Amino acid sequence: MPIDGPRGPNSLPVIASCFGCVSREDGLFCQLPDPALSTLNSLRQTSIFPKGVLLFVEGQPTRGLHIMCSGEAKLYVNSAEGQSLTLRVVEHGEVLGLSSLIADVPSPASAETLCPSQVSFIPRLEFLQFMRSSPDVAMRVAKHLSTELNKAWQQTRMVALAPDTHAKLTTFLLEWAEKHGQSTPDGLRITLYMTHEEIARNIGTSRESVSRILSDWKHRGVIRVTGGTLTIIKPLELQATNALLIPR
Amino acid sequence: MPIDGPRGPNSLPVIASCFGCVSREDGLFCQLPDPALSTLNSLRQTSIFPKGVLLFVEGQPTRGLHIMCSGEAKLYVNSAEGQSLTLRVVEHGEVLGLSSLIADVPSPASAETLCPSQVSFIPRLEFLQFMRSSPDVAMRVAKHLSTELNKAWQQTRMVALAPDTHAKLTTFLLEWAEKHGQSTPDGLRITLYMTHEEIARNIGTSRESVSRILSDWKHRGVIRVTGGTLTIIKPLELQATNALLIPR
DNA sequence: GACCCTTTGTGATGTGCGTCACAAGGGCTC
DNA sequence: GAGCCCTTGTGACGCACATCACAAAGGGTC
Repeated sequence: MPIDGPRGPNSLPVIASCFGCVSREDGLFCQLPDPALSTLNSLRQTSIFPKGVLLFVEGQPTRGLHIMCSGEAKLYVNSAEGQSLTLRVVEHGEVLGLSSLIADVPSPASAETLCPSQVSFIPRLEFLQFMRSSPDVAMRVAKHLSTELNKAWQQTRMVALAPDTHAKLTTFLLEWAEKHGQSTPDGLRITLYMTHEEIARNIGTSRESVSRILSDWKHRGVIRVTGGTLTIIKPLELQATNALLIPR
Repeated sequence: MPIDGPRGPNSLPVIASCFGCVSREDGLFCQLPDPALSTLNSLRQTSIFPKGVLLFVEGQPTRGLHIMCSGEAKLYVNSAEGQSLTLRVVEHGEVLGLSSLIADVPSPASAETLCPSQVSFIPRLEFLQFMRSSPDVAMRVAKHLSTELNKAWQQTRMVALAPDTHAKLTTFLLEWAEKHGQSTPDGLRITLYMTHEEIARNIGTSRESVSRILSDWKHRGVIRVTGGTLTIIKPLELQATNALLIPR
């Protein structure tokens, strides 16, 4: 009973401009005024990468900004012992490397495509100039960085304050459900193209613990797993645990 | 043998403009052009708070921006179980609440003065307007948020990837030394106005573990503690452990 | 269907550290 | 100095979880 499957399409994604995406209101460059948008388009170079490509590596100088036009990538850090922690999954319409570009520091994390992805790149100086040219863009960047910072703190809180692995996994699932889930008569259904291993890396625990907790939940009828779909049959039961962790 | 003492001066700090502080090159508003600086000065209301005052509380709407003119404050989150984690200590010249102000979300954390402090406050809308008025300010804000985000990721990495509490404490001490330490013939001397309890909250562990590890290091001659001063006699020994955690 | 590789399930084991408990050391006020 | 409170030092205990180890189940390819 795998809870995951192949991640997204294995064929290359359709090439499309990613700046027209009004659907993602949190996208950094969505709904920018037209002149700015065309400047942006003239600056970027777009490529298509297969799954598993390293966009940049921890500790290397930041060369520029990456924009995920389609597909997704994970941002992660490694410890010297080979353990790795996924900071976040960056989805289409979002950007990578913004903060280290602006702060002018080496990249604090690595990024790797999780499926075939179309990625635009804008060199550092060009982007800084573009940003300086319009207060609108700068505002937008500031806003984006702010939400990123809030997410980062949320994650720190989650990793550090969770009383145990149960709580971490619960938080993770509910957060994922908030982004990708849909309510059905059976419960909250989410599509989790992720192995237990990957989940474990997201919450800073071991693969075995994730497996054990999930199968425990399955046996207790809290969740059901079919193919790549995980259904939370008793969301309230999970939320009760979670309320302990994140008061809202 | 306490490693802490009263934190800073217990008398109220000297009132001074905190925007002239060229010494803190990372200060958000340092070295702003004069017109912007005077606008800023006209917007802010400055107050003096004793130790232990809550500047704002987790989950509450963000009313505006706080600027630490003097003194310091800690930014922290609580779990429902009463545990708390210090996200960071905000020092004079730095600001509080910037990211939630810009993202327009409730404050993700609480802030509390750690000693008598002079704090300026700028209401939300006024600050946003000020920010929009000058690309220079917006750039500066973006830069500030970027370094904050990098710090947040560093902390997540530290909390999640450290193999054990030893490594966390080591990282904590070395980071602190980088900010506040000075080399002496005896070793790296740092002034730590912090109880073991507070240190524990910074690294997400228990007070007893901090006590145990520190006294172990004392017995092994790695550190020496006198009054509020902690001297790292063998910094290399600690750094060796630390290299495992943060490759640089 | 046979083979292989990846992912999942689960037992056994060891241990780091959180928790409880209490003693001892400052530093404060009166 | 007496009394108090806050902080530190340390022992004992138990448990959650990492680690190791291996079996079972998919899913892919030929």
